[in-house]
Amino acid sequence: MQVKIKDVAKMAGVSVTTVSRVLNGEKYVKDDLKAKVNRVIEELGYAPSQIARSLVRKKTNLIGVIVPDLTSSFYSTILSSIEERASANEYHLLVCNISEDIDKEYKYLNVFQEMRVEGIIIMHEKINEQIRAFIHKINTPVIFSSVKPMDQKFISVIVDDYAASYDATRYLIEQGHETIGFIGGDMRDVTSGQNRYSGYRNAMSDFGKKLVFEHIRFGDYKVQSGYDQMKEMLSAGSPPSAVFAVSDDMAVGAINCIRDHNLRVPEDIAIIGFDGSQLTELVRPTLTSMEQPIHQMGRVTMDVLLKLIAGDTPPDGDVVLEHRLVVRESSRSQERQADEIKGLEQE
Amino acid sequence: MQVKIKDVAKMAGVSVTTVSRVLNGEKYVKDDLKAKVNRVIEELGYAPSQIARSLVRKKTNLIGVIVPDLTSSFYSTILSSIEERASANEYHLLVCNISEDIDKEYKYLNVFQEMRVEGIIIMHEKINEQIRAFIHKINTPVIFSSVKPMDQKFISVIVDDYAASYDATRYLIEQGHETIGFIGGDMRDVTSGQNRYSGYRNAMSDFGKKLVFEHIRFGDYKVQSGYDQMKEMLSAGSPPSAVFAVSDDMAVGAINCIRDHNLRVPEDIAIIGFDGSQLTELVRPTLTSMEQPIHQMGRVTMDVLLKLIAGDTPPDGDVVLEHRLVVRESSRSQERQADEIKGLEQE
DNA sequence: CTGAAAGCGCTTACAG
DNA sequence: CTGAAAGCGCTTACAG
Repeated sequence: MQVKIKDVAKMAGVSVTTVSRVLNGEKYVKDDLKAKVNRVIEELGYAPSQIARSLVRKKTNLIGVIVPDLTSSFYSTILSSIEERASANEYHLLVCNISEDIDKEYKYLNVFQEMRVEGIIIMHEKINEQIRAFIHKINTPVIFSSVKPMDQKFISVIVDDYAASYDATRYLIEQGHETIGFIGGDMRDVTSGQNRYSGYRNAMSDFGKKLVFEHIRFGDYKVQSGYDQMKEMLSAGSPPSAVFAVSDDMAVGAINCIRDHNLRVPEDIAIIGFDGSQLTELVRPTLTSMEQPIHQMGRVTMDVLLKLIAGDTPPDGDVVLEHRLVVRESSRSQERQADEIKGLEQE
Repeated sequence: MQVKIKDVAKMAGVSVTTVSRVLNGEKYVKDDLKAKVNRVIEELGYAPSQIARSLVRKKTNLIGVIVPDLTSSFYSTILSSIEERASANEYHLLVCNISEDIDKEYKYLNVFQEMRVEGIIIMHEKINEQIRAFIHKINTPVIFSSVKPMDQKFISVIVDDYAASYDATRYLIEQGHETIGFIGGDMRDVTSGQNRYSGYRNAMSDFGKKLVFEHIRFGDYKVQSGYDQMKEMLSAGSPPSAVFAVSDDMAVGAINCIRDHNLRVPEDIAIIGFDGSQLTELVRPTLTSMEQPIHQMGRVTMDVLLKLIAGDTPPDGDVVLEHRLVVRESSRSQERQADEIKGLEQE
C-alpha cells in the first residue's frame, strides 16, 4: 500500500491542504510546520501521485512519440535529442515503436489520447485516412519530425529534401560525373521518396545529363536494400561512375556491393549517402553524405511542440533546417585528392 | 474541453455507471442501451481518461525504462524488443535516456515512482548508493537488462559474460594465436568490465599464453575508443596477432585503426567483437562477434518483469541466456579459408 | 498562515 | 439489467 497525503497529514498533525502546500512549495506555511511535514515525508518515503495530480490539474506532462524503427540510428538519435529537451522541461516520453505496423500506430494514438498526452510527435509519413482523420479530430498538438505527410495542415520539422537532393546531385556533376545512378526511397513517401527523387531528376536535367533507366532504383532505406539495388544496377552492365543513395544505410550497402564485385569506391564508382548518421565516419571508405542536422532536428521538434502546447503562436508553416554536404572518402576523386596535396605542399 | 463520461451519459440518456459498463465490456447491459451508448461515444469522439481510470483501479499499465544511450544500436535494439512485448501486453513505456548523467537517473526514478509505474527496467550498472537505496525502498519491481550490478538482490537478464569472454579468447587461441590483445570496458562495470576481463585473463592463463601488458587496454565501448586503444597498442611495437574487443563498436574502431596503419585484418591482426550488433554484417571485413541474443534479451526482460508485476514467483536468481560465437571475415584465418575451399572442392 | 469542502473523471460495491 | 453514491489521491478556491 502506497503512502498517501492523508497519511503524511495525520502523522504530521496538519491538514492535507497544508501538506499539499508544502509539496508545491507555496508560501504562507509557517517554517516549523513546513519542517515537520518535510520530516514526515522523508520518514515515510512519500512520493505524491502524479496520477491524482494530473487529474485535478488537467496536466500530464506527457508527450507521445511514434518512431518507425527504434533500431535505426537516425531515428534513435532524433529520439535521444527529443528526450533531452523534453526532460529538461519536465516532460516525459511515452514511446511507441511501430515497425511497419499501421494498426499499432492507430492503437497507440488512441492510447496517447486516453493518457491525455499534451503533445504528439510522429516520425513517419505513411499516414492513412483513418490516422489523418484522427489527428484532425483530437485537439492535442501534433508535430512531424524529419518527415512531411501530404496533408498541408500538419506542421513538420524537416530539411528541404528537394533542395538537398538537388545539391547532392549537382555536387557529383561538378565533380565531373556524367552518369549518376540513384537509389531512392519509397515513392509513397513525399519527403524522402518523391522530393528526393525530384531533386535528383531536376539537377540531372538542368545540367544536361541524361537519365538512364537502369541506373534508377528504389529501396527501403536499409542497408540490405542498398546492396540489392546496387547489385541490380551492376548486373545491368555499364554502371554509372557515381551513385547517390537517399540514406546512409543504403549507401553503405551499395559500397559493400561494389567492393564485392571487385570494383573500387570512389575510383570506379563514387558514392554519396543522405542523413549524416554515425555510419558515415565508421565505414571505410568513409561516406560522403548530404547531412540533416539530426540533433538539432530533435531539439527543434521538441521546442516547437512545447510552444504549441503553451498555446504560443505556432510557426507559420514548416520549420526548415539547413542541410549540409559533408565530403568524405567515398566521393573524393583521385585528381582532387592529388590537387589538395599539391595545394598543401605549395604553402 | 475534453468530453467526459458524464457528457456521454447525458446525451445517451443513461447513467454514468451504464456508460462505464459499456466501456469495460461488461455483460448485463441491454443491447439497445449498449448500441445507443456506443453511438454517442462515436459521435462525441469520447476517449475515457486513463488518468482517472488509473486512479481508481490503482493500475497505470506503465513501465519505466532507463537507457544509458539511445543512440547505441545495442540498447535501442533491446528497447525495441521490450517495447514490442510491452505493447503486446497493453503496457506502455516511459523512457529515460541518461547519458552518463547519474543525477538524471535518480530524478527519473523519482518520476517513475510518482507516475506509479508498475515496473522499472534499467540497462546500466553504474548504480550509486543513493540509487541502490532508492530501489530497495520502493516496492515497484525492478529488473536489470544486459547488465548486472554488484547488488545480489537485483535480478538481471544477461549472458554469462565471464564464460562468453573466455570462449571468445579460447577460440582465438585455438585458431593458433599466441599473442592476443584485449580491449576491455570500464572496470567499474562488473558485467561488461570485470567479468569480460576475467574471462580473457583466465582463458589465456589456462592455455599457457602469457599476458602482455601493452596489449591490454580499456575503452568506453564506443568506436572512437576502440580506435584510440588500438593505436596505443600498435605504437607500443610488436602488436599481437589477434585482438578481442568487448564491444562490436570498439572492434570496428580497432579494425579501422589497423587498416589506417596499412595492416590487414585478419591477415596481420584478427579481430573479434562482442554483442552481435547490426554493425557486424555491415562493415568490411565483416566482424566476428561473441553475440548476445539481443532481441531475446529484450523479450525475456519484459516477460520476467510482467511476471514480477503479476506477483508470480520470480525466477530464482538471474536469467542467463546463451551466448554464441559467430565467425565472420575479421577472424577467419587464410589457412582455414583455404581449408574450407578445399573441403568444398573435395565433396 | 491554516483547514474543511468540493471537485478532477472515472469504477465499483450496493441496492433495487 | 440499471443507477445513486462513495471513493481513488490529489489541488484549489473559499472562509476564517
